[in-house]
Order: sequence, then C-alpha cells, then structure tokens
Amino acid sequence: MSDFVIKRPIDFDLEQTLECGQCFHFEKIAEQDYVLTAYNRALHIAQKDDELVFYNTDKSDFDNIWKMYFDLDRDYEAIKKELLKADPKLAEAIEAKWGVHLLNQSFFETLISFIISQNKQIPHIKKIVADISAKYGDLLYEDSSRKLYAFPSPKQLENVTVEDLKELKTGFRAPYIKDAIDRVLALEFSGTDEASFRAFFDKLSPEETIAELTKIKGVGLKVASCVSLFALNKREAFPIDVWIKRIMEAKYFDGKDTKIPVIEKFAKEKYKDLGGYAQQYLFYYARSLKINKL
DNA sequence: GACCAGGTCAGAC
DNA sequence: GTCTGACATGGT
Repeated sequence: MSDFVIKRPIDFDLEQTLECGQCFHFEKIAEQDYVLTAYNRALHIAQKDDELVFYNTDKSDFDNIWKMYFDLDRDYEAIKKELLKADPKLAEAIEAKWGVHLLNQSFFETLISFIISQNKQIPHIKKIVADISAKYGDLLYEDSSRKLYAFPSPKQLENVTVEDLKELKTGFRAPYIKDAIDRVLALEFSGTDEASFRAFFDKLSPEETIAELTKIKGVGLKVASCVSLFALNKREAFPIDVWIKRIMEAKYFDGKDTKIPVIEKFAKEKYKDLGGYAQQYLFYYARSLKINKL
C-alpha cells in the first residue's frame, strides 16, 4: 500500500492534537512523527512542512476513518473566531495552542481511558492503556523498537476480573473498569460495535448522556463530560478537572477557590455549544504553563 | 519523603 | 444538600 498525502489544514498541528491530553494511545517516533491506534487500526503519520503523510494508507481508509478521527472537515477558523468574540480572554490560549483539533475517538476506549485517568498523570495513563491493549487487544503495528496493540473490545474484556485489572496497576479503579465493561455489554444495543454506541448516544441530549454514563460506578461528571466531548461528538461539554479549575479561577474568579458547578454555569453561558473547544485550548495551555496555585 | 495527578464514592454533618 | 477522607500508583 502506498502513502496518502494531504495538504495540512491551516488550523491543524499533529503534535498539538496528539499531545494535548485528549488521547492516550500513541507513541512518538520523532518530531511530528507518530504511530497511533484507533478504531482497531494502526496509523503511522507525520507532518512535514505543510503536508500530512499517512503512511501505508489508502484513500478509502482516509475517507472512512482518519478524516473523521482527526476532525479534518471542521472549520476551526470559524470556531476560534466565535470563541474570541464570546471571550477575548481566550486569545493567549488559542494563539499558543492554535493547532489542536478535537479527535473523534471510539466510545469504549475513551470511556475506559478516562476512568483510568482519575487522579493520575498522563504518562501513567498512557502506560496503563498500552498495557491493557497489549494483554487483551490484537497486535496492529510492529517496527524495530515498538509494538502497538488495538484497545480491546468490550467482548474481549468480557471475562476479565477485578484481580486481572489490578495486576495492570489500575488500583482502586479496577472495580470501576469492571463495572463499565459489564454495563456496556449489558446495554441493549443492537451490538457492541462503534456504530451502535453512536446510534444510542446520538439520540440523547447532553444531559441525558451524562446521566446515562454516570450510572457506571467510577464515572462522575468529569469523566462523563470527557467521554461526551472526545468520543460522542458532544462539543458543548466542558469537563472540569484540576487544571481547568485552576486556570478558570485565575482568569475569571480573581484567583479565588470556586465550586465546580459555578465554573460550569459560567462556562456554559460564555461558550455555549463551543465549550469543549474552549476547554481544550485552556486545558492544554494551563498545563504547558504549569500554572500552580496562586 | 511529602505532595500531586485530566476524580469519585461513601459517610458524616 | 455540602464537605471530607480514602482510595493505588508513579512522577517530581
């Protein structure tokens, strides 16, 4: 198979999009050169000057998967313009992290990954996701120095025990992951494939989606918001973690300790249906500044 | 060695 | 309803 090359969209940067903290299942090979897995496929991709090179990829995989995964059809220039109009204070964050695209990730992987994410640093989340994939998923990519495995399907994890999960260093999250697997398998979807997950959640409002997801033990408002935003294409979601709380307090609440529901209401009124984009620019920016308590 | 990390839950007021 | 400590593990 040959390589598939496109002109890089002006608002897209590969490194920023992968390293901004929205996804965990990739490895950096070199500057602007990555391997990742998604939707049961591996992709070796590089950004060179103003081109994006999808190695060993045909047009049909690009059209059916990667264009959607990298959100390449969306007009980020218009989104930024609207956000800046609503909130000029976003300028710094947007200028610094201008190339972030929100990925359209698969539901089950995103759900489990963000359950794992609680009270963990990103490098460790990545390690656990890679370990679960290596133990239960299919081998998708191999070169001289790395192997990448698909994130396992719900069915592949059907008989996994809490003890198995604890061996993978998931700690107190092990029973949460188990509950998520069981509930996803028990849901009356027509199947456990991505299309049926999407069909199920597409019918739900943002609030109903959060309500449905938080039935899972270990899934609270923050994890449910991340799944809504990063997997279910509900781009008004505004997940509030420690970093977002910090930067919002610093920017808009005079540096004072502010309750999450207050920040949430504030963000909803300000950013409306574009909350998720604002959130991701702010999150990545705050983390790169290593903003600490004032 | 203390302190923190893309939080959540149960139990105490 | 709101607040607090516990929860596993690894990085700084």
